[in-house]
Amino acid sequence: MPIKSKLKVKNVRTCCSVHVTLVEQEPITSDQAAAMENRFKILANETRLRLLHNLARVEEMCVCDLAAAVEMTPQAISNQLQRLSDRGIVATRRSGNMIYYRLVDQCIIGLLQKALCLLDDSATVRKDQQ
Amino acid sequence: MPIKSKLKVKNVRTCCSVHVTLVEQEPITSDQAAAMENRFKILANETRLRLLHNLARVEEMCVCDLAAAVEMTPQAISNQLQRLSDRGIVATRRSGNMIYYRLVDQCIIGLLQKALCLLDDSATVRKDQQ
DNA sequence: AGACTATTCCAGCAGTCGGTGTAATAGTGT
DNA sequence: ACACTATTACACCGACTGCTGGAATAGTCT
Repeated sequence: MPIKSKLKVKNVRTCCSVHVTLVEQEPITSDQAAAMENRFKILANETRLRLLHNLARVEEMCVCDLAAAVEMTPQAISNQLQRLSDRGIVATRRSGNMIYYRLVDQCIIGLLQKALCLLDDSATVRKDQQ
Repeated sequence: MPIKSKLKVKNVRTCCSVHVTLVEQEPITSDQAAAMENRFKILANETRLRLLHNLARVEEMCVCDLAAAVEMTPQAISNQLQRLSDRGIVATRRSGNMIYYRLVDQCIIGLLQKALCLLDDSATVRKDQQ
């Protein structure tokens, strides 16, 4: 049985002005938690977030342009892109001796988008609470 | 040509029945990225995810019950709860010599919820792409 | 007060992360 | 072949993470 059916979400107003009510029957399993940890871990890095955000704005970018965009060395960028590639979040295309990266996992962007929204009005939300 | 026209509207396939539309004008700033990193970092841990998920299901739980729920030592759990508390994600209430934790940051749960959904149908989503 | 319980504090430590610098690889152009 | 560019692989290392075990703290009960 898919997880989705176990969950009931009441009142998801928008991404940002959040009033999420979670009604869950069973605690998350250790395996599920580990899978989520991996998902969040890949997003828990400033450099990778900036790379992903850059890639979300255009079709594709080569390593050197990405490196320039975030003002870091190509080695560091390549390293991070490699990890994103390993998890199937980005894909590559070679043209000459440049390698272009593009985003292929839109769900990750969904999470990123959501986090950005939450970031924006986290202050007001926090104020509303209790 | 403004970048905006390149991104247009990317309609991400409904994950968790939430339409995410990404229309961003500028690359994320370093500060924004760092703030998001912090947000994701706190979720990038199996133990914390399980604690949060447990707390999402009930009003409140004491440390020892949480420890029992995830089958770990009270010290380890207390340690993680402390971090969640430091970031205002959970709050405490003392009753006798037990301390009850409760969830106060619903935004975090929104993210958790979304990640759980994505986890569920990540296979199908990946298949659709590209 | 003394024994007991629940929780937290703290030092220690193995494991991981994320960068640097150097070298290797792959492609281009003369 | 040679020089050159873009990217990657690798060793290194400083910082952080997350657990453990022992001790300290705070409350209960007799």
